[in-house]
Amino acid sequence: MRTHHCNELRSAHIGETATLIGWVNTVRDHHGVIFVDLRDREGVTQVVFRPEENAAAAAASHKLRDEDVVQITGKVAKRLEGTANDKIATGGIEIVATELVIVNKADVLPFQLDKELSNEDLRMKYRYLDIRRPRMSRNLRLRHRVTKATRDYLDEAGFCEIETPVLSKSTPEGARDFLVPSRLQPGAFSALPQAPQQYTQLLMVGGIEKYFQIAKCFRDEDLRADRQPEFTQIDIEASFVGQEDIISLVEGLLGRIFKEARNADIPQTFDRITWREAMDRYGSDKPDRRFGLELTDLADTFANSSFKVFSGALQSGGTVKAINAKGFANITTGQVEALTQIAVQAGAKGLAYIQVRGETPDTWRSPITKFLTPEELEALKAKLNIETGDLILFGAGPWEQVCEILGRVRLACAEYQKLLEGNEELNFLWVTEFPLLAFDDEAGRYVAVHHPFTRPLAEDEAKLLNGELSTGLRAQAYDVVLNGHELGGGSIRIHEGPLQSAMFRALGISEEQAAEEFGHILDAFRFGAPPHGGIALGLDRLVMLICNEHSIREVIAFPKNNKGSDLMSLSPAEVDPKQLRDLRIQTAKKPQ
RNA sequence: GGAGCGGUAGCUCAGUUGGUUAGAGCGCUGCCCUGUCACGGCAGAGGCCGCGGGUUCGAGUCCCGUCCGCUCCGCCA
Repeated sequence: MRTHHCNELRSAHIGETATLIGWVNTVRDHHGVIFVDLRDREGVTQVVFRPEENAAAAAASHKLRDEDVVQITGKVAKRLEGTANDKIATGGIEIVATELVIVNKADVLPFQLDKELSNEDLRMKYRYLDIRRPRMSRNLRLRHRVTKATRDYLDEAGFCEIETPVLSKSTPEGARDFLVPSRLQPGAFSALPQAPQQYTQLLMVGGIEKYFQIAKCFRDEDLRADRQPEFTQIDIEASFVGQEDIISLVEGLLGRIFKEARNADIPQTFDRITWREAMDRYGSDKPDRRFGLELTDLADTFANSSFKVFSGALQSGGTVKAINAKGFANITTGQVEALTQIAVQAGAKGLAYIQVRGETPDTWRSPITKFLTPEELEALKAKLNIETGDLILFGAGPWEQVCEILGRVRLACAEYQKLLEGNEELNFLWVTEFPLLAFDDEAGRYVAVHHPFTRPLAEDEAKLLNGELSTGLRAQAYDVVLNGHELGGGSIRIHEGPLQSAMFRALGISEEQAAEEFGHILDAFRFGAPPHGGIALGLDRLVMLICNEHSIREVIAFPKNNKGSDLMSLSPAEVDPKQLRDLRIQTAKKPQ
C-alpha cells in the first residue's frame, strides 16, 4: 500500500521510490506528458506520466477523471528547472509514475469540489462529497482538536468522563422533548435528553465530585443557523465548588482549546459584568463588546419633560435610554425603516431618532426635537456627546423592554456601519447574577430563568424560602460569552431538599407534581448531597466561532436542514406498519 | 405561526420598459497538443426558466396561489 501521504514528499526524498494513493484532484493532459495532482486529506502531490517510463500506465492515465481513486508508484524526482510550484508544499518535487492502479473509478460529481457551492440542498444530499472539500475537512478535524483538548484538560484537572442515559424521562419544563415510544410498556414514552443536567447532579450525590461529558443533547424546537435539533455540549459538574471555581476552570479550558485549535492566546481571566449591567449598557444578556454604541440613561433629563412619551414612561416606573451611533447621520431611509421594524418587533411603538446634521439643534433632523425644550436638547448634547454626523436613537418604556429594543437596534447599527469588518478580536465575557425567576404572562406564574435547580444568590435565599417572590431575585448563574454569542451557561445548584421544595413552590409546581416529576432528585438530596455546580458549553457554537463560520452546520458532519430533515438519508421518514404495531401506535400518516 | 431574500444548463450566475431561436464561466463529451499546475486550442451535447393558475397577440420577466432552500422573529428551562 502507500508509503507516504500526499503532503509528505520533499526534496530530501528525491531518488526514492514511493507509492501514493488518493483521489485524482486534476488531470492536465498534454498528450505526450500527463500531469495528475493526487490528493489525500493531507495535501496534493503532482504525478507525471511519460510514455517512455511506462507506456501502458501513460496510456491509462489519459482516461483518468476527477475523483477517481488511484494508486501510483514511481520515483520521486526534482521538478524541471523553472517548473516548481511554490503554492503547494510538495511543489519542488513530482512522482514520475512507473505504475498506475485504478482502484475505483468515480462518476462525474454533482458539483465541483474546488468551487464555492451555494445550493444547501445539494450539499446536504451529497454531504460525503461536501466533506471532501478542504473547508469541511478542516472544520471537522479542527472540531476533533477541540474535543481532544477538552478531554486532555479536564482529565488533567481530575475530571472523569461519564456517559449519562440518552433514553430518559420527559420533563415538562423547558424545551419540547423528542419522545421515544416504549414497546415493552405500550403507551409510555421516554424522551431524549435536552441536557444531561439532572443525571449530573445525581452523579454529584454519588460522590463522583468531578464529572464531565461531551454529550449529545436534543431539543425539538425550530432550527436556526446556530441551532440544530441534536447538538453537543461540553457538560461539566463538580462538588464542593463555588462560582469562582467553575469560572476559573472554564477560563483555563477555553485557553487550552484556543491554544491547541487555533494557536491563539486568549486572556487568562475574562471581564465580568452582572446581568443587570449587561442589559443596562448593551441591551443584551450576551453583549458583543467589540464595539461601543452603549445605551445611555436619560431619566434625569426627561423626568419632568413636557414630551409625554418620555416623561410618561419614567413616571410609570420605566426608563428612557438612547444610543449614539457616531457618524451614522447619513443613514438611508430604508435603514431607518428597518431599524424601526426591529424596534417594533421587540415591542416598541416606534423608534425616535435624531440625525445630527450640524452643531445646533435647529439643524437636526428628527420627528421629536420639536417637542423638546432648548434646555433638554442641550442636556442631551452633553450627555450623549453629540457631534455633527451622529445618529441618536431613543427608547422609552419598561426598563427591560427598552434595553432589549435598543440592544437589537445597537447590533443592527453595528452591522450597517460595518463596525466589525475585519475584526479578529476574541472578546470573552462573563455575565453573572442572572435573575432567578421570570414572570410568564401567558402561564400566569413564575418560571425559572436558568432551570429549577439553580441556586439563588446567598442574600436572596431567605426570600425564596419565605415565598417573597419577584423577578428581582438573583441566581448564582453565569454565562460565558464570546463576541456576542453565548458559549455556555451554568449555575451553582440547590443541594438541599427544603430550598429545592421552595423553588418548586415558587414555580407553581405542586408537592404531588414535584414528587412525581422530580422525586428522585428530592430523594437524593436527603442522603447527604454535596454542594455542587457546573456549566455546559455549546461545542458546536464554540467550534463554529473557532472556524470563523456563520452556521453550526459547517462544523457538524451530518446536520439537518431548516425543517429538521437529513436530506442525505431522507430522515425523518414513514416507517413499516409493523414497527408501529409493535409500539401500539395507530397512525403516523403525515397530515396533507 | 409570522417576516425577508432566493429558485433560469450538472455547478456558479446574467437575462434591460413583457417581444424572434434563453446566455456566460466552470464542468461534461470528442478531437489536437511532451512541462503543466485555474494548462491551452477546436468542435459538441446539455433548459418543464421550481410547480399550478391568471393577465396579454405574446410571460423567465407582470399578478395570484403553492412547494422548496436560506436568514430572522416567535419558540429554544
